[in-house]
Amino acid sequence: MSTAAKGRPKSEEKKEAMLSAAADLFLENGYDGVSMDLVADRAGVSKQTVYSHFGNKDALFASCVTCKMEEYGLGPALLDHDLPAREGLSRIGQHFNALLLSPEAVRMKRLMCAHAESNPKLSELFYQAGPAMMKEIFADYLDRQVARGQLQIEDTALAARHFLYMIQGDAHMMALLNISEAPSAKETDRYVESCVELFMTVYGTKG
Amino acid sequence: MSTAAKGRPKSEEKKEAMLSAAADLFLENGYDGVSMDLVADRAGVSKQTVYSHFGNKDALFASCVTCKMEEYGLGPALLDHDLPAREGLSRIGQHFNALLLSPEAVRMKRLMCAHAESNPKLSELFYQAGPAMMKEIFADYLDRQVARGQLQIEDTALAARHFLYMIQGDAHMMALLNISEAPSAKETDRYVESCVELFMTVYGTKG
DNA sequence: GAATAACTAGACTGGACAGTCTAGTGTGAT
DNA sequence: ATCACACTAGACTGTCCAGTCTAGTTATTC
Repeated sequence: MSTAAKGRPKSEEKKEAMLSAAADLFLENGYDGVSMDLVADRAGVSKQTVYSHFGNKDALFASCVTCKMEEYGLGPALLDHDLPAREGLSRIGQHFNALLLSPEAVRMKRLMCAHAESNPKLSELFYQAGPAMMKEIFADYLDRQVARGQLQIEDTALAARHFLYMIQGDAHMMALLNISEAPSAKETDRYVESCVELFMTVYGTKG
Repeated sequence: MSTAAKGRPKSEEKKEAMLSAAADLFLENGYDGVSMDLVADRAGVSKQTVYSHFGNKDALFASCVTCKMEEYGLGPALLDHDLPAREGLSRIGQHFNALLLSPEAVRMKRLMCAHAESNPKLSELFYQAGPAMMKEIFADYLDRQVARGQLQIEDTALAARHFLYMIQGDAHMMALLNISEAPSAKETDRYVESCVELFMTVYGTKG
């Protein structure tokens, strides 16, 4: 009872081209700013093919988002658990911040916010693969640091939220809102460091 | 040399009706989800009148945003500077959080994010009247508490960012993304209190 | 009451676009 | 070789909508 498969099979290559083109376009121009003709053109494919693979525009959009979320899922835990807590936190903070400030992440969040009302399933997907995942990974990291005696934390899930949300700060807000005089990388770095210091003051083991 | 004013003057009443209808609609359905006919209908006015007052859709949208921002500007500094810092912070935190979680504020932020790319002037307006204003007001508050000896802070602008961004946390993110199982008011309150406590640990005067 | 300009109702234009249809070509499985 | 289906190119439909136009009405000023 193997899958039937008569006739010419759908081209996986074309599918990827369409997804990639559509994702780029959606991220750049928003859902309403992208026409199916444009997607077809950009992917080097006929419009009919787009419809044959995805059915309609909504489904194409959903596929793009799902696809991007799978991409994100890949590089989670490159954490160095053996560094001293202060340095480990600093690295995680800088890395996390850079991730959040990348043009693609910013555009994705804008897109998800814009359609959260009409398409809560997609924004939930985003939340789970993004913020929620990060929170979980980071809370695990804190657990280990507590076990190693580097930190002293009662509720690591809570502390994770303190750290991760504090760290976003102005830079994230301004990127999201496309404010022209965004803080420089140096300023953002300094801000992150100040958060790490604050965190260590509260949760660091004494001595 | 008084202003000329021949013929029938434009009705301020109608203008307000249009602005109010349009703002509601934009906040509910987004820019692309609102037609000029709908605005005219909802405001009980003919389409031509909308065009005569605002010129085009973009300008109407801009007027709505500007108008809302002026509304926001009104209730800034209802701060009680005389409470003990811990309690003052707690009140501000709760108040600030409630403001951010109100459906209107959430929708406004979604709208501003969605159009930050195409309309950075509006998102900047929003940033200045919203987050930047709050930051300023709160930093002033901290200055006073420092002067009163209630807190010990070197850089109050920095501490303000620590506090205000940390406090937003999950609740804000989830509201923005329209996540179904948002934390309850009680949980959010508790989170805010945990932030206050953390803040006091770092910045409170000893004894 | 005459001049002036705001306002109404609705028709209209032009363009964009989701989605369908057609007619023909390419391509892989059997 | 032939069946079945993917794919192409482009025409086509129906809808929506920003913005304009028209013709008539209403309010305000002088």
